[in-house]
Amino acid sequence: MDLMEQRTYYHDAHLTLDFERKSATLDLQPLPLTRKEYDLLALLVSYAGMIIPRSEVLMRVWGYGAGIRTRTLDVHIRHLRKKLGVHADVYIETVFGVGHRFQPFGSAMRLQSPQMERPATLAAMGA
Amino acid sequence: MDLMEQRTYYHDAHLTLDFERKSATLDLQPLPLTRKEYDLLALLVSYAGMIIPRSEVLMRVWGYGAGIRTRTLDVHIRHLRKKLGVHADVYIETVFGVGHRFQPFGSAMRLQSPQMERPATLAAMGA
DNA sequence: CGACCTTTTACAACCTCTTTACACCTCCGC
DNA sequence: GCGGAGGTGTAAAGAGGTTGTAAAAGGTCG
Repeated sequence: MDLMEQRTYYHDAHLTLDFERKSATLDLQPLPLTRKEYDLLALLVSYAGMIIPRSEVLMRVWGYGAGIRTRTLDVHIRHLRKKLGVHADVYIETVFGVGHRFQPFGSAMRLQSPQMERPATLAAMGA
Repeated sequence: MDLMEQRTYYHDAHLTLDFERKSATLDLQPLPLTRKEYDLLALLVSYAGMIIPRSEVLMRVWGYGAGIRTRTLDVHIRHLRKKLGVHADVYIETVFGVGHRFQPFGSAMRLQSPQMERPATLAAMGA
């Protein structure tokens, strides 16, 4: 990802991402992620708290332009959720017809890459 | 993604609308709204205190021109009232044969106005 | 080849929006 | 006041699209 060329990491109550090593830990245990899984999670985390449209993810992780119809994103989301275990529901939220949002667990700390804070409320979704 | 720096809100004793994020909260709790529900509520709120004709709503939320007969507006009003809970009667008023009016709860505060500009005067009632 | 990763496929489940149907209400002329 | 015409409240059903999920197919690399 172009945002994070430097030594930077994401850290919250359960999850840690090391953007330089492209590695992650969950509850202090190494979290084995494949290349695409890491890219996807890193992108979501880099937008933490914000909704990132499906098209944006397809563009930046897969290089797909508009109009491409694929389910591979959903499959990878599924795999990520599986690996995130019990916290999956907190972390990865689906916004129907829009995209996804990574929600930090508790107080998240990010080094480098400013961006926002405030947990946004859902924009267009029903319960 | 369009990253807008300044936010525009509506805020009163119970309800908050974030026009940037297209999200709402009711009594400090996130209020999940579908896209159409949000669009409808946002339009009503942007006319707060004024009666907005049915035809105006159909035009600006659904893109329907005059002469189109549909009940979907009523159904969405119903859904909004349901989600507004006990305050529904205060907030959304029906003016028979004309349209609806959003009535702020207590002292309302608006920072900036939402993207849709409203006319200075009330529109004459539609057909 | 073998193990792993990625993508597609197929179907189920779900969400949102709209229409339909009927009850009730409001207005207006008589 | 009465009664009809049309507007609104409401629940339920239908249509269409989106996402969840497992399994199969295809690809990469030792």
